[in-house]
Amino acid sequence: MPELPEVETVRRGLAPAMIGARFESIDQRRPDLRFPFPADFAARLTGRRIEALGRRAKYLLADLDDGQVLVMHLGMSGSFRIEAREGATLLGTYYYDTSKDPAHDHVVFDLSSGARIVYNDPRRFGFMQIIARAEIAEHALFKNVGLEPLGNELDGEVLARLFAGKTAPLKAALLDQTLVAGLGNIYVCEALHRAGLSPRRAAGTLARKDGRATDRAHVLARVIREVLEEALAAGGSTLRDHRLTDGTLGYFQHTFRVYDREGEACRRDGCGGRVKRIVQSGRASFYCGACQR
DNA sequence: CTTACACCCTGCTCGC
DNA sequence: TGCGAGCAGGGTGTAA
Repeated sequence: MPELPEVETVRRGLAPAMIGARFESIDQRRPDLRFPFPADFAARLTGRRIEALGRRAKYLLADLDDGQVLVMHLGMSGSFRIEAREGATLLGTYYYDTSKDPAHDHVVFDLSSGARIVYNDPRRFGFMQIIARAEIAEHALFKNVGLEPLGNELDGEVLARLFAGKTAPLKAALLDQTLVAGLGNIYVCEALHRAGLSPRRAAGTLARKDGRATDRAHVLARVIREVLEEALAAGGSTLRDHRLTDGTLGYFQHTFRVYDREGEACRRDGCGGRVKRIVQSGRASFYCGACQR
């Protein structure tokens, strides 16, 4: 499910209910998701105050008042919903999504804010860890994570430097979280279409022989930011059962130009091509063979 | 070092 | 209507 815009949307949805609140009780309903929960997971969180809720790549990071960080990843099908605890009143409107199968409610956080935050994940590709703040940067989960595409670092020159010499296709290079972090299958397809670049083009062709960026690299860097920012403004993309924490739906999926549009008309003005679907490193790539080179 | 692929798990859609 | 095949937004480990 969630790529950077969806995870960031979830972060913004959870923040008002979590920041400043304490974990009063945790109901951990299984020993593992993708990985086992840390030992004494519930006990280590109970009583802790959440000081901040951040995001790095596709990870959510809740800073706790004892120097630890609760790290949460949604995998493919993870979602959070917010309910009011019994007898509690929450500011704002919260939504109970009855379409969620409670069999897949794996973790329930009851917070002093009056919020009950429920983690639901049918495929269980998500996971949670607790890591000391001081060890985050060197932790195996984070030490190889690449740059944030919405940060100040990403531009054509940086992209060209990252991709220089690579024979892997652009599609694979952009999905590689150790280079640029947070892109997934949807937004890679969409960014490549906007840039007019084929997902099959070798990543190294975005650098000139002297290592400087080509015009293509500048364009790609610009449209990566553009597509992520537009998706964020739309509350992310809602496919299948993904919802925002308040139960409403993101609507960016209505503006996909190529993703999941095999056989349909290219949406570039005056192009007239059709969207093709190919498989690259086991993942579907959607692109227009006419205007993406 | 690179790139490619299987795999983790459940649910949904499609074709027969 | 039932049933198997294939596919899904992610990431890791292994092999070549």
